[in-house]
Amino acid sequence: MSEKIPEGWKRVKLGEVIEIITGGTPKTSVPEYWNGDIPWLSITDFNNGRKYCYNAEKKITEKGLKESTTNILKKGQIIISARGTVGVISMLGRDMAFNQSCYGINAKAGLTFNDFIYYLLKFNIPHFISNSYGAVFDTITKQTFEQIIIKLPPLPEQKAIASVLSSLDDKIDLLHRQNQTLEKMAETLFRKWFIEDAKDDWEEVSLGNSELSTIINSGIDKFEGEKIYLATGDVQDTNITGGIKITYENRPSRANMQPVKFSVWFAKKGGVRKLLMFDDYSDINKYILSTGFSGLKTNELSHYYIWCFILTKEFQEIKDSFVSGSVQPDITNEGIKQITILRPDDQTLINFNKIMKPLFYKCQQNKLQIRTLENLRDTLLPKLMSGEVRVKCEV
DNA sequence: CAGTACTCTGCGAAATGATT
DNA sequence: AATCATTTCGCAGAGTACTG
Repeated sequence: MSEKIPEGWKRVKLGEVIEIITGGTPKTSVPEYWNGDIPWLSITDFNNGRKYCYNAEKKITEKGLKESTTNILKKGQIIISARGTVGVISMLGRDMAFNQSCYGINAKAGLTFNDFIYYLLKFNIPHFISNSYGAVFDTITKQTFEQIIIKLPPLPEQKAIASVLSSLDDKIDLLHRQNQTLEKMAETLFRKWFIEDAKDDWEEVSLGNSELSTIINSGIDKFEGEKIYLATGDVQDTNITGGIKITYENRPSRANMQPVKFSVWFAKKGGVRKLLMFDDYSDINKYILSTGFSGLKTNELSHYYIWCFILTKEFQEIKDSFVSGSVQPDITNEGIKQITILRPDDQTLINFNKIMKPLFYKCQQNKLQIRTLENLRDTLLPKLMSGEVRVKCEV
C-alpha cells in the first residue's frame, strides 16, 4: 500500500461505495416461471465487450421472479460475472433479472455513480480475477469483492473521467445499433425480393456448387511477416472481437483458411452463428481463418445475395439440420452442397447489389470506426483510472 | 430457520489429435 | 485434405453446508 495516489484521491474498499445485489435462478422444473416478459441475464448475454446490454436470451415471468431469489436490476445499474469467467461486465440498457453467477452493482449515492463505477470495475478486472478461486471454476465471493481496495478520485474528477469514456462508448453503441438497423434493412429487402416476390422460373441451385458460390478448400499460401489468425471464438455474430498474430512458420494447425475477395464464411459447428464476409473493400491479406469456418467463394454478381442468405435465420436452421457427427456436430462440405438456393436473374441481382454494396460498405466503415474508438477507450481507461492522465474538471 | 456461500455434476464449445 | 474422435476447460444449474 505504499504506492502513491494522486492528490485528493482516496483509497476505499469497494463495499464502501457500492451495494451488491445477488441474482438467482427460478426453478427450471416449474414451467410457469419461464418464457415470460422479464429478460433473465446469463453471462453469455453480455460477454461481448460492449458497455450496454439491452436483452437476454431467456425470459422469466413475474411469478418466477417473485418466487425465486432472483432480483431485478434496474436500467443503468451494472452486472459483473463472479463465477467461471470472472469480470465480464456490462451496464443495463433496461430492467432485467439475472442468475447467481453474477453480481448486480449499484453505486452508493453521494460518493460515486454507476457510470464511473462501470469504468472503475473494468479497470480493476485483473484484481477480481486474481482474487477468485475454486476447485471447479473460479469464483469471487461477495465478501472478497467488497474488500477490494480501489483508488477513488473526488466526485468532480469522477464525473470528468466518466464523461470522457462514456462519450466514446456512447458513440460505439450508436454505431453498433446503426449496423443492426442496416443489417435488418438488408434482410427485409432480401426477404421481399427473393422469398416473397421470387419468380417461378428461378432455378434451385446448390449453395456449395453453382455459378453463384463454390466451397473454398483449406490451404494457404506461404506468407512473409505476421497475419491475424481468427478462430471461431474470435468472431461474435458478424463482428471480429479477437484474433492472434501468427507467422507462416509458427501458426496453429487449424490456421489454414485463406479469405479471398468476394467470399462468405460461417462456423461449421451446429447451433453456432459466426459469420464473416470479405468484399472488395475488405483487407483480405490481413487475416488467416480457422478450419472451423466453411468458406464460400462468391462473385461480384452473387456476393451480397449469398451474404444476405447466410445472415438469415433460415440458413442457420438449414445448416443445423445438416450437421453430422456424434461428438463434434459440424456441417460437412457434402451438407453445404445439399443446401439449395434460388438462382435469381442477373438483372435482379444487379439491382440488389446497387442497394447492398453501399449499405454493407457503411456497415464495414462503422466496424472500423468501432475498433478505433475501442482502442482509444482501452488506452485511456487505465491512464485515467490510475491518475496518470488527469482531465480538467468543470468547477 | 432463512438467507447466503461454497461445492458438485453434467454438458457444451473449441482446441488438439487421429484416421480415412 | 477432409472428417471424425478425444481432450480440455468454461459455464449453468442444482446440491449442500454454513452462519446468525
